[in-house]
Amino acid sequence: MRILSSELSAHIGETAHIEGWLHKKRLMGGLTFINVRDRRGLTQVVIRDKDEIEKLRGLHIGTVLAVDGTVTEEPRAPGGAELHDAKLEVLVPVTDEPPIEIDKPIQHKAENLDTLFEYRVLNIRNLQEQKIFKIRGSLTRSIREFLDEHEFIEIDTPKFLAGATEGGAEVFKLDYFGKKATLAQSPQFYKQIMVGAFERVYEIGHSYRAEPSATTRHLTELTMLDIEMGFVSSHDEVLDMVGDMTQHSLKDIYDKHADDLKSLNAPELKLPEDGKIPRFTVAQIHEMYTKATGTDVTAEKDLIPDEEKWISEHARKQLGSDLVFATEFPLAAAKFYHKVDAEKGVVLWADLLFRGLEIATCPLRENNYDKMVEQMTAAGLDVEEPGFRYYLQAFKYGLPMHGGCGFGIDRLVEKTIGLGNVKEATLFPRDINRLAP
RNA sequence: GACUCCGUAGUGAAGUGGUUAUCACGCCUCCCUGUCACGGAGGAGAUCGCCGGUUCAAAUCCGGUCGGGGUCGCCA
Repeated sequence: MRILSSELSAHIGETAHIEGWLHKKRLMGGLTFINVRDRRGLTQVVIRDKDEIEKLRGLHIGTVLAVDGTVTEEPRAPGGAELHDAKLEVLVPVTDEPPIEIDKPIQHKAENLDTLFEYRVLNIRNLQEQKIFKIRGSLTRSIREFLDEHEFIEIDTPKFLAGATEGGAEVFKLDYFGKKATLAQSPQFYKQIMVGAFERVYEIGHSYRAEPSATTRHLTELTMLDIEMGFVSSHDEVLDMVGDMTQHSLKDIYDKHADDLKSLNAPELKLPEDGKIPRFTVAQIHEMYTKATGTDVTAEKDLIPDEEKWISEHARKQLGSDLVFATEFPLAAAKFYHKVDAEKGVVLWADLLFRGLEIATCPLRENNYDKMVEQMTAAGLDVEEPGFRYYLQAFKYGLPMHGGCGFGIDRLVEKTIGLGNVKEATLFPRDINRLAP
């Protein structure tokens, strides 16, 4: 029976069988310490028998081992217990020296990220590196729990699409058995369609964008949380839900992973005491930023990156919140599917900013069929295209007022931990010049 | 796409015109009975990204090229 590293202290005095990877050797002459890594962590094994130590000669870190020994209570051992009188069996020998050291924390300096990903297969065996992805897994689990509690149905939608869909980001084009196809930039149309069935839906999946963006916040293959909610009475109702969900999952992760976040030097979490995430209109932010910095941005339709950082800094310092909404984008930024507030002359669309970075866009949708056809035609789109025809069926046969968000999971993880680049929060990032591993 | 910075052993770095290119970690050999970034002695390992130019002399200066970083732009 295999015992895991974390279970060792519960088996003091018993003989135990462990299996894992050789993680570290320390030869002290008459005795040798080795660390064996398994999915829970490390086990320290003490070897005094020269013949047993000799079994590891010429074998490198990563060698897969089985060890039988006596579990011994030992205050000097990490975890208070270790394995004595060890008999080693090499299950998979590693004879080549690994190109990187995996038992030490991996550097995440910007100029060395290329090496980090070049040797990702090995550095993901580093315990510190693994924390990032355990936190990532917990974050999405926490988000799913929240959404399930609020009666959202998890859906999966296709990533192969017929022809071009609506404009915007560049799409990846590919040959699909002789037909032209594209990769989905977002599940937006499908989640709106699904509002007509389930009212409330969400998807955590990949989206693909062929933008030639070389920044710390862009990937060509990204993980999006897409949420869509029907029968909403106002844009505020959408923002409340997204705000509650984000705060819930952040609190949850800061609670469950306190030690990991601390060892990764994550910033202290600041959320508003009354649970209300501060909201500013884009026009207000333009005005505040222009006043504070002397750089006139009032003519910009979107927020410039430095403005996002500035308003986040303002929200954290003045209002005690790492999260802030930028609402009411100017009409010039509107797309055909957006709900417009004609009186105010703005789009009912908000961005959620987290520690200086846009992590979600949360629009209210136009849900009237005739108006959609009108706005699409005005945008020069062919409503008979397969990409649009089926989409419009949902409107023709009844869609309530709805809204939701597109939420960047990679960015959320990056900013939660306080990493400098969205790729660091991604196991195998895809960007403009990386397709492997 | 624009601007800008950087390419030196397996990894991370030092070296801004002049002997045999320096250091740390890792690796190899030996020593070491409580290590946990173990310690000690010795050793191997680099055509200084590539091509061309300037110079008596180039890792170092110049041009090109390839690779990478950052900022901006683009971005459902």
